[in-house]
Amino acid sequence: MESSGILDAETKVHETPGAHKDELRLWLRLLTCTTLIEGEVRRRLRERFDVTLPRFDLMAQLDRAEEGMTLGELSRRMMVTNGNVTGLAERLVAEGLVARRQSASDRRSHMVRLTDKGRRQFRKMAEEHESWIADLFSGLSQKDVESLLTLLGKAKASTRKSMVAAE
Amino acid sequence: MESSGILDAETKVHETPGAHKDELRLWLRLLTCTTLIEGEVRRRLRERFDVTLPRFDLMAQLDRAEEGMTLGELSRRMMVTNGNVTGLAERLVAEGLVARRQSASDRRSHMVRLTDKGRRQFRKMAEEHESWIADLFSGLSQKDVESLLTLLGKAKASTRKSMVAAE
DNA sequence: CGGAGATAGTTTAGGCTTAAAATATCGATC
DNA sequence: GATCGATATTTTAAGCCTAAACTATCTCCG
Repeated sequence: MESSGILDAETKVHETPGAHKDELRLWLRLLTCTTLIEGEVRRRLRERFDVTLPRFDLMAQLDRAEEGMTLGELSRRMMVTNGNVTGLAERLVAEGLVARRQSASDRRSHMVRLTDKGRRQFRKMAEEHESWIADLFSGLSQKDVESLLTLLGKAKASTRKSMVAAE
Repeated sequence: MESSGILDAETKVHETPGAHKDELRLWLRLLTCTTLIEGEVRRRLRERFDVTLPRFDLMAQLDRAEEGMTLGELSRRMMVTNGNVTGLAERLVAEGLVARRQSASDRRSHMVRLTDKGRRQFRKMAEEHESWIADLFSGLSQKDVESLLTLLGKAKASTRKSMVAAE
């Protein structure tokens, strides 16, 4: 069954007239890598901890902020919409992993932070998570990793610049 | 970290926590890049063509296959579940962009392919799409693009290997 | 033939995600 | 102090996505 090789999104990029075929291939490859890893992480989080990736991500943001942060800041950091964070936070509060309180100074604003239970649970998950990622990248040399960090940093800057310019 | 003692398979897997920060940073940066680009592409597809990214992706797969392909092959290539493709294809058929017919030789199997309208529409979108991607990566040199293609290819292989090994 | 297991696709239940509209509050200005 | 635009969050409607259970069909092998 496996004789025909692996199929994925970037199989057979169409031969298009134009000078930008490599950029398109790069985008597809980037997407493939991310999708592969994300799927694997999602699967392991569910199996090992019965938690979803978005919930893990939200907790990861809060773990870095002792005092917690507002829902708006959370949504900016997670790069998702406000409405999305509203729902996610709601479920995590219901599970007792996140606490929420209205800001005293600005009654529109709501702070969320990890509960003790949430922090304990997150730390445990984060430790394994880190080793999964290391494992998934274990075929790369330290130099590869550093090069990728640099180049992706450049790609990120390029993307942001192009997005602002198109505004 | 790089001790002078003997390292075996166990040692490598169970290195001290915190030894893999670069890999973790790499994963987060990869995710950020993808999320940024994906969001931008999604936004432009909606604005310019009133189409969603998943529908565009499905049509992109079909555009490469003159004869169409089965729903199963589509789901493997798109790296999404079967059920997902069922729904997506359903909506595209309803829009008249995709045609679907039962395979003669295997009655479980269903082929989908682009209609003429679907192909025309996709080609128009794909042309602009390619220029968006080129634009988003315009801050990278040709050499950067090639390096990224190589390194991400390596990352992809590493990930797949690690995923199979953990099976 | 006839069953056992594999394969193709659908359905279901639940969660994630977005864009856009709505609500509430703030801060500044008149 | 009333009003107006900005900000923080929620709500809504629609679509995306997954895992798991299910149906239908195929293939193999006795």
